[in-house]
Amino acid sequence: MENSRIAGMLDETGTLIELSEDNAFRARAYHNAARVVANQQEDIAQMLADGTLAKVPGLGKEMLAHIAEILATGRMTLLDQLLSAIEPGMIDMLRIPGLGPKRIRTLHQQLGVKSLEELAEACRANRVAALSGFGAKTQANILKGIEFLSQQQEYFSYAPAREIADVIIAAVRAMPGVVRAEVAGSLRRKKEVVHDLDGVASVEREDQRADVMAAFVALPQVREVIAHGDTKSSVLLDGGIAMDLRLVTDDEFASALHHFTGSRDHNIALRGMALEKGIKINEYGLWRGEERLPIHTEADVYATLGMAYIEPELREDRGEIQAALEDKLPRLITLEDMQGVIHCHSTWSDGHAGIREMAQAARDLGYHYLGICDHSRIAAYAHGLTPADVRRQHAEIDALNAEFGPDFRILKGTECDILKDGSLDFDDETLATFDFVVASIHSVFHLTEKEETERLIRAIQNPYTTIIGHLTGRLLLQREGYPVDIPAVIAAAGARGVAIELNANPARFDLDWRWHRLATEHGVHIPICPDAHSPEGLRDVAYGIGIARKGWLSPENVPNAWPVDRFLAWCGEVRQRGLAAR
DNA sequence: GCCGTTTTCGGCCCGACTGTTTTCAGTCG
Repeated sequence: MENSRIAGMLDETGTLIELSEDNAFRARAYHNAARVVANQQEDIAQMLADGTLAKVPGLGKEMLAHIAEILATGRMTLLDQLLSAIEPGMIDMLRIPGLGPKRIRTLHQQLGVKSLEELAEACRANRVAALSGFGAKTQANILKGIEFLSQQQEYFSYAPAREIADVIIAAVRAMPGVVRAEVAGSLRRKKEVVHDLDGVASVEREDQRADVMAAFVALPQVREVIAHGDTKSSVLLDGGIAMDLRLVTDDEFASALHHFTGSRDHNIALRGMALEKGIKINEYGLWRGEERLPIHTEADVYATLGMAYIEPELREDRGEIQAALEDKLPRLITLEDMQGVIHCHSTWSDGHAGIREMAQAARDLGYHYLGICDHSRIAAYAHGLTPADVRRQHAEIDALNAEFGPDFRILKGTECDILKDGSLDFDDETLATFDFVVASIHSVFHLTEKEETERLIRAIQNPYTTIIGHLTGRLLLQREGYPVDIPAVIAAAGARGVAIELNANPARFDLDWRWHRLATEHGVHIPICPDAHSPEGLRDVAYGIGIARKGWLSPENVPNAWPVDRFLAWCGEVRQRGLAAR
């Protein structure tokens, strides 16, 4: 993807500027431009050509020149110059907690250290503590930080992070003097992976803060205390994830929760907008001059600024502020909207439960239909079904449906492999027996982006394809997906009427939420699918809802948020459209 | 480097904590 490549180069330039000079604002301009480019849904080359790029805030004359150069030559002169001037080891040093650009520059200039190894050596030789502005403690912390880096995981997946955070917040809520306590930060915004945990709590009176903070840093899950103050403490928890807790009085709670929920970019944009209205925002409240405006909930924050309430999931500075000002935010989907759970496996292929057990579990969770989608023949590792197996499975489903009665329906689906050439793993005769077909790639990940994209588009053209499964095949924090030109696939899916699933497994969250709005603009529906292999797996839908909300999805965008009759009618329409185009 | 109802200069979100210093710089979120 050209946009993300350009964004990456601008971002790297910003980091190198931090390390090479003292103008933090210039560095920030590059980081900001990188984010702006990454957020563009259209092709940057096209936007540059038709002049729309020049109108995007954050991209000035210099940035446009850099982008034009990258598009023309694939390189960026300024970045190349910086790369040849800066030691790559200095970039590694930025990851050491407590070390920033200024100190890294000092270390490099005064001691000539060029790598983490040389820096550790300098610390052991006591040469760092001798520098002005450094001391024994800083030197020890740098050594500890280097040690920490070798074991520390940079990001954590959403589900386990959520579990730990909920336990800690419940413990804080139970402490004497605490009025309210909530998870904040990227976890509250339902980011697919999180770097650390944030919590905000309130007490009735300021003099209660010290005791609460002392209790927080003494929690049994705390492995190490990094900072300990009355209003802010940072700890490292068992499992290696860091957590910050902010403590305020209860009249400051809503503002603090809003502030520490972020995102940083959302807050900056919101503050800028507020200043135009003569209102100052900080983590303790909203102010008009000396007057403190009454804020009790987060809703009051947005109402005071004259805009619609923005849900935490949307606070990424991706157009939500403008939409809230115009009252054009979508009605975000909730778990309660979900009518059916589709793309589920059974013991017919690689699931751990039979169809009956899966259906009972789905019904117990309040769903009205279950879409069984076992693997197709070529997926031997997963005991893929042959056409003869499919006929027997359908007979079982018919019998179970007779048993379950009219209030719950098991649908006949398949997760059919997309073969290397883009054809599907079942013949048309077999495909025609399913209510709907999820087509997914499970093998041959090494093709070029062009080849994988053509492969997916050919699968989309198959008249029996209803939904494309886990579009990129990525496994978060484990493996990159195969290369795909996502806008091209979205355009093809939109033209054909085929849906692209949001795989709700926390390891996948694929289609990535950053593409949801482009997809819905092309008329592409996005069913939320747990890809469940057991009754417990059905609960992943809740995680998928968080991601879908980040993607601005409403129930109208999500076919399995519709009643079963409408869902099946839609499946039929998708197939008819494909057959008519053949 | 970007931006402009304070418009081509001068600001850019801003407050907490640590460690070093003795009033503050650097880092972080």
